[in-house]
Amino acid sequence: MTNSSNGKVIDIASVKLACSSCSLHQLCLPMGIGLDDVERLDAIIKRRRPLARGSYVFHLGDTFRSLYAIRSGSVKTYTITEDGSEQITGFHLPGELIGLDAINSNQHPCGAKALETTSICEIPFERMEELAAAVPALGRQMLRIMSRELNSDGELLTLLGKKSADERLAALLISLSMRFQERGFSPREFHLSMSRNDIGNYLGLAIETVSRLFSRFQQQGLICVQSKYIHLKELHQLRELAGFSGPDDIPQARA
Amino acid sequence: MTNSSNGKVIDIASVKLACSSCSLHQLCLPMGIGLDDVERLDAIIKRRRPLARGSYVFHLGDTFRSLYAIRSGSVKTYTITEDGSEQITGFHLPGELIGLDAINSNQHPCGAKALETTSICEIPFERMEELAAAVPALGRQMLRIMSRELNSDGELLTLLGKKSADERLAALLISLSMRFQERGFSPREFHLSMSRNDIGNYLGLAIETVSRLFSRFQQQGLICVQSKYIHLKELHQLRELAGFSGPDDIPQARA
DNA sequence: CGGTCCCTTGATATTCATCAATATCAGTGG
DNA sequence: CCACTGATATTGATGAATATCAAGGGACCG
Repeated sequence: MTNSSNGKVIDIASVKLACSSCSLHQLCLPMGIGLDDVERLDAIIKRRRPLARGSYVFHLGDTFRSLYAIRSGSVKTYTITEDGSEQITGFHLPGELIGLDAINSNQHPCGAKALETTSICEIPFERMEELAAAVPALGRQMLRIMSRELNSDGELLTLLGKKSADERLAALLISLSMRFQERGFSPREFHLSMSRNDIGNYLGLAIETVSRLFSRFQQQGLICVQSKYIHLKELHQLRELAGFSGPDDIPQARA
Repeated sequence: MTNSSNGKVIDIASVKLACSSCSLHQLCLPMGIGLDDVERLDAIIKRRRPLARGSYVFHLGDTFRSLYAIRSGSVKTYTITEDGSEQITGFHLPGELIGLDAINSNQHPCGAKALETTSICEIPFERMEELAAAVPALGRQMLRIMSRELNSDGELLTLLGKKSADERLAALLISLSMRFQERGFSPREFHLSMSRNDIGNYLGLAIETVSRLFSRFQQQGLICVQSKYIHLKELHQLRELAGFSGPDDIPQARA
């Protein structure tokens, strides 16, 4: 609400925030919905202040009220196992919708934490359901998004069930790469917002193993890492290692 | 369509087959939907002859047309990795809906194969979507079912990412146990319709490891196995091993 | 400048996969 | 009814991949 004293500035800001002008609308909820309906969707969405790194979008066990779309930044979702340790279930980039797994139980079965400064759109679920009843395309898009999520879960299962440590890391890098590309960023060079610890946790590997793999990949000339920044020098080889034989392989990937 | 010459017999048969009288309707699509609406749902569902063990509900890559609900028997879903090996993504029992992951891409990203003689209901998706537009509760139930599926995927990820071999097998046994119980069968004694190979594949373990674990569990007095039949003698200990500390732990489990 | 956190690297231990041999079972045909 | 075949399961011996333990190095922050 800075600049709230000047109507014009607000307008510009709200245009920038509207779904219809959001660069992510092709990936997000508005996809495939008519313009007027996007406006109706827009009307129920609440924007939030940017979240600082380390703060929570929602906590594990919170009552379910809203879905959240990521506008910028990144988020990890995780559960806590009985023994108290964390299991990361996903890294989420702009345009992705989180909280879908809470619909069933009315309570978030996982928590969501910002990996860096992150801004999100909150979508109150009840109001969205009402709207979906009136706008069938919205309901359809919801189903499609959830279906896509099931797809990527399936891939992740294969990853954890069948693949070796280096294949897993390569798969994560390629998944991030493809997703950055979809969002208009370089697929070869990006910033790893998650810690090595998070990566290991997510991939089912010890942190030391992850570290060693980064070193080895670098030695082999596949990548170039400098703490959080990474450059994928041999995208093709990594892709092969990861088991993504070609771009036509699998429509969606998630990490 | 046997007995099609006699109206009365058909009536009895159709009553037995109708959603409204199906013992699974609490678990399946009709849950939470008014009686008249269940009838409308019923009207679009096609029943199929029982499938023989080893035959397919749908193949990997098939064009997506319908969802399938399992009436009796059991089904495994699987994907094929680039190197040609199979990865089982789930074992499915009566009342469960399969094919949801095909909504996004209009093509089945996994195959589904009957583990034993199995009968299913086919639900043409387009007609169901039309109906859902008229019956909001149906759309809501769809979302809930998909959300539940996301939940169980999350648990499975933890299983594969964090747990040791014996914890994994225990978790599978407990998951099956709980699901049999929900369906009115004994939670302590049941038939494993899947092969050891399938179990290992699903749990990310070698078949030999699975075999050894069955032996060890038996030696420890936790279970009693005779080829496909299993008796869980120490449900509580298994539960603990699996990491299901209590019945209030996690609302839904899947294997 | 010192402290803390995160990461890296090396040495050792453990778990589980792999290889190989044998056993069991279901079905088939003699 | 029994021997034969192929598929599936068990068990043992070995090895490889990765976790764990331990120590040191760098980067960021006050």
